[in-house]
Amino acid sequence: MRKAGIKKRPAGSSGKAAAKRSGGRPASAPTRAARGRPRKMSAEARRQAILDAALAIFAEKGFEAARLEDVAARAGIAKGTLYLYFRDKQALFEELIRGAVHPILASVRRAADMPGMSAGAVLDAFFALFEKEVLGTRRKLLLRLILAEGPRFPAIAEFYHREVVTPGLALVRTVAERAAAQGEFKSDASARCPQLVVAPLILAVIWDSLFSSIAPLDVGGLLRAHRELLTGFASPRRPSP
Amino acid sequence: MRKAGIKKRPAGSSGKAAAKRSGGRPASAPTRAARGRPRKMSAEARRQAILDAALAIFAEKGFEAARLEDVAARAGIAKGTLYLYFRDKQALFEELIRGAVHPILASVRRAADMPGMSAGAVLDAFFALFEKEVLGTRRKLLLRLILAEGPRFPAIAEFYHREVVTPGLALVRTVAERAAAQGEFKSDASARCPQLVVAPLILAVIWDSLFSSIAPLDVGGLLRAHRELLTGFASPRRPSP
Amino acid sequence: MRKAGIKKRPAGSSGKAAAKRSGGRPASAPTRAARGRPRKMSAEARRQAILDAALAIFAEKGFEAARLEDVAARAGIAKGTLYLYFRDKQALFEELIRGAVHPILASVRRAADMPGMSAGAVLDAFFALFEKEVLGTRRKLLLRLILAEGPRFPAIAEFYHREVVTPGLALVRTVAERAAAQGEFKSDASARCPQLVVAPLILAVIWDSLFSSIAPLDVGGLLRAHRELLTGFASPRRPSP
Amino acid sequence: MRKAGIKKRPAGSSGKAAAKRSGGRPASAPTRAARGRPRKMSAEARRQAILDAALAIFAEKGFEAARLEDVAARAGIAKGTLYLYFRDKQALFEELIRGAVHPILASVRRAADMPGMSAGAVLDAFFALFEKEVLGTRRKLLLRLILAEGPRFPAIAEFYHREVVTPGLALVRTVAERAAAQGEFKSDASARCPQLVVAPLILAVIWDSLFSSIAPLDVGGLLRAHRELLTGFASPRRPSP
DNA sequence: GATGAATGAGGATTCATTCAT
DNA sequence: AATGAATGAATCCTCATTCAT
Repeated sequence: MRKAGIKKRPAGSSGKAAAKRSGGRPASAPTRAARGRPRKMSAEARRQAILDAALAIFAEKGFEAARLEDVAARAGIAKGTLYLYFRDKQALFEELIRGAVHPILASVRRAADMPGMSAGAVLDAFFALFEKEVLGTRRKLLLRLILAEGPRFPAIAEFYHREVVTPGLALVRTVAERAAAQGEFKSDASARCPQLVVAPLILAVIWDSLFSSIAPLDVGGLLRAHRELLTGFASPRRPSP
Repeated sequence: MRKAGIKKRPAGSSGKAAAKRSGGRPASAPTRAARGRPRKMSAEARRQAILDAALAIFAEKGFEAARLEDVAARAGIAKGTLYLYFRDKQALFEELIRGAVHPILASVRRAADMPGMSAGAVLDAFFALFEKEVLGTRRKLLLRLILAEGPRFPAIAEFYHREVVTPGLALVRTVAERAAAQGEFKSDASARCPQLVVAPLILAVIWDSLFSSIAPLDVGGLLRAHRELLTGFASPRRPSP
Repeated sequence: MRKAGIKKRPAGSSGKAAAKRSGGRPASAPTRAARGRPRKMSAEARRQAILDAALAIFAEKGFEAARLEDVAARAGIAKGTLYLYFRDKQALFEELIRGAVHPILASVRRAADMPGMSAGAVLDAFFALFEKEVLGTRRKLLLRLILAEGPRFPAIAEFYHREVVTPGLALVRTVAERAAAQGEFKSDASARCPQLVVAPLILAVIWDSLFSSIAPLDVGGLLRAHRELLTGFASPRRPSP
Repeated sequence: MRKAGIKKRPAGSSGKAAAKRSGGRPASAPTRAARGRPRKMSAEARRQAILDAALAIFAEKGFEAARLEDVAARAGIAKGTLYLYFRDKQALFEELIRGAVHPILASVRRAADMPGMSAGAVLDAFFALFEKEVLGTRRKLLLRLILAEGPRFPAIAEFYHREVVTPGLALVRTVAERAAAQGEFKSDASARCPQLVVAPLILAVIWDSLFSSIAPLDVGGLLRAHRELLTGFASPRRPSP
């Protein structure tokens, strides 16, 4: 709406305080994660607080719609302070992604080091890790952010491909090739196309972001069934917890 | 010129007679608007031109960053004309999605009507359709848009779930159940989790949007391998074209 | 509001028809005064229909906020047709005022011709006329429009002053002077300041426009009391009708 | 510059360190905003400067035609700064009215406290106050604004009626009743209709706004004559200054 | 004459970014 | 270092006006 017209206003409003933002404050409200702390905080801790807040806001709104004021409010700092830590909005976004990718990367590398495990055991570990450390945490938001905003951030996409996708798929391929060679996997399909191994994981993240409130996904069932297809055998039922 | 403002008028003026003389304007002011109606085009065609342009712009920029002026320019119309066809940016976006979903839906329904086909043949047809009609066209942009913007458009997500996801998965499940019962599929995993069948398709769309310029995906190989996992048998090699 | 954001929308909306204007249509709805007429209408009648519609819309919204589309809709014609009758918005407004002033002017002149009446009788006639022909009709809207928009239309103000105010006050002064000279009015105050005679009429119009829904004004009582002050005697109670 | 967009960045960047180098920008882009904070001014003073500017612009153009950019320019601030003090155009307008009404209200109340004065003296004081404090200042613009825009701001009209009109008329009535009872006023007309007492004041404001450049009103003479009618006696001539 | 789709200047509002304190 | 008031470019949307039919 442009023309201010003569819109009805709920009630008492205006005044400098009230003028700030009334209907809005969609995400900025002092939901701050950091407060109560008398005031001090190491630069590194503050930087992390900003990144935490940024993840929440960017994930909720997307890059464009995210307001740095909301990020600052959520991080418990002033708007200007953001610029002491990040050059601008884009830098904040990119560092958010880059920084958060390292743990994922570490997981991938860690998985690569499990030597004597059977491929099935690796799959189990991998899926469990993903379920617990990605789907079960805010990291799934990060993944979603990459999927959603990546196309407009070629640098991010390139980085993610190089740092996560390529080594991750290589690792999967190694495991799958060995399993196929040893007959543990009936087919070498997943060795030829390691993307197949992760596709349901991606789907789970997307489903969660789109439909979780409409029809939650049974991730456990999904991954169990997926494992079954990958190996070509029915997977042993896990004892229900 | 919009605002009539309170422009000074030379002198006695107005009245039907006065309305005629249009030479009265100083000829210098860039007052006139609306030059020649451009090329002829039915309202429906124009509407479609707008939707086409909107798909391109929204897909490239995302909802927030898309500028309606760009959409208008790409559609070859003036900014204001957009508003003769769509109430506002959000309506344009939602209709873009809704409208584009119908053909997809029709495809799904058509697939459901193939009666005596084996499950493998249905898979082949389905994958081929997806590869040709989605990945091979701008429709993949649509799908990406839904994945990327859906979380901030609950109505869109709900609509898509109801109109596409639910019936689509039901259809897949029906086929997979029959195939599993008849032994055509070794496992009933895909009957239990029909999402597994489509997960690689989703992945293909995402890969395309993120990494196509870095490392194009061999979609044919992916789907062939996927088919192999789903059935539990190696798929017959298609003669390489 | 600028950013289209992701505002909630009441419900089913969009589509070309719906796109037209939803929340709005404040005054444009086919409330048309003129319709059903098979189609034909003399140019003069059509011109008058436009002026009637314009009065309603301008009075309701003021000059700036009035939309010519609403005027056209109310007059039962197309937007472009307006421009066959009036050069532009301002011309329509000015002619509306000018045209509507003539009847008032005629009333004033007619009043001036009542020769042998006592001043009190002239007052009675004048007030009754004002109550019936101005306050009781849409003409009060016109007067309000002049009061409200006049400052930004010097030509209108000048015209109104010259055509209505000056002769009207001169007439009042003539009557008041005679009445004062003959002792019918105790004071010559109203002869010295004929504005005093009309002030309550103006107030009545303003009160009506501002407070009619909060606290309606007893115009009859007001004018009776006013007459009393002007003459210096209690006015005879009119038999209540 | 607002929209962070997806600007290309030279190369590896971001990080606290990177945030420092501000020379990185091509120096050509007119990117920087916010030059020197202009002259110092307390928030309250600035708020008042905005209100002052708003009064001038709104009074000159009316609500709709007033451009906030003009208000900002006149207040010596940037467009966006307005929104730090007032939620939107309507809020600015309403606060302008509300805020300005308080002094008027105070005047009314002060007048109510003059105890032993004769009604005539109260009238004199009231009229003098009005002439000096309303007609002689920008407050007359305020009053005009209420008269002109009130109909489209029911909340304003209601507020004004409740806060000013009702108590003001009650006060006038009290004085008039006492004066009528004690024979100081010949008639109780003004006690019955206290609006009569203020009608010429309203007229004076309107006359000023419409005709002041054509035919200035002799307000002193008007009020003297008005006083004469109200009391029923000739008022003593003030020594002409 | 009448129409109404199309136009595009105009203005309210937002928010990334700066900088005096 | 931290702050947050101030800035103004950017973009949505409106509507007076035109003109091909």
